[in-house]
Amino acid sequence: MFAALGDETRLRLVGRLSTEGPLSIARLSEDAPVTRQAITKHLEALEGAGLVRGTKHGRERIWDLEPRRLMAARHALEQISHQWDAAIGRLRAFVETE
Amino acid sequence: MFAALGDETRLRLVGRLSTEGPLSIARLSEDAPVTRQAITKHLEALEGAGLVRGTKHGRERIWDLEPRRLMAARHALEQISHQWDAAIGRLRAFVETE
DNA sequence: GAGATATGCAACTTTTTGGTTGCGTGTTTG
DNA sequence: CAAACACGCAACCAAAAAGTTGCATATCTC
Repeated sequence: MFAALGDETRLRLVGRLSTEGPLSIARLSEDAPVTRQAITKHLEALEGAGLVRGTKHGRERIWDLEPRRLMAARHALEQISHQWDAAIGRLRAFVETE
Repeated sequence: MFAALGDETRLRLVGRLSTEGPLSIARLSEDAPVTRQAITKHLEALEGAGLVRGTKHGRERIWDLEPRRLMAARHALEQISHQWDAAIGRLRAFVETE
């Protein structure tokens, strides 16, 4: 999942989908600095990570976020946050003893 | 940051540092499937993302998590979670109307 | 039905990335 | 002091990733 979101183009795509809702490839490609094909590939990468889903609708393919996986991802992020909290606590204690 | 954590080796490194505390390159390389040099590169990549910091201590270089950035990262993750929450709400509503 | 749209498929090029190897240097330690 | 240890630097390699181009196909729309 981190790898999927690690590319700036892909992160932007997820961002747009989360704020603007379902969008077609053409729409998502419009103001992108890369080709439509590149966008398609990125969307498929995101789909591979389960973060996004595309459904054919007439002649266009509409992409949207995948709620289930997104929830799971959220959960994972929270877990990591907790793990980090512990580490941050340790670091703070360490700094104070210096 | 996502890119930094997007590599499995790097994610493992962060995981070890968060649970085992400060470690030298040699330690971190011991049970890794790759060379010490590869580990060094990954640590420097993580350092570039600000997630980790290495300080020389005698003949060895000890690496540890960077609390400030880690907090910032936590914050960013929470922001994204919130953004996703809104999207998930929208998606749920959409499903219900079908 | 013809032209415009929206997309898919496939081959190919170019960067980037992850990884290695060889060697040199500063520190410990016996 | 000599050997062992921990590491840095630099060149190099291979595979994966990002991106493009050209063309084909399915759908709309007038």
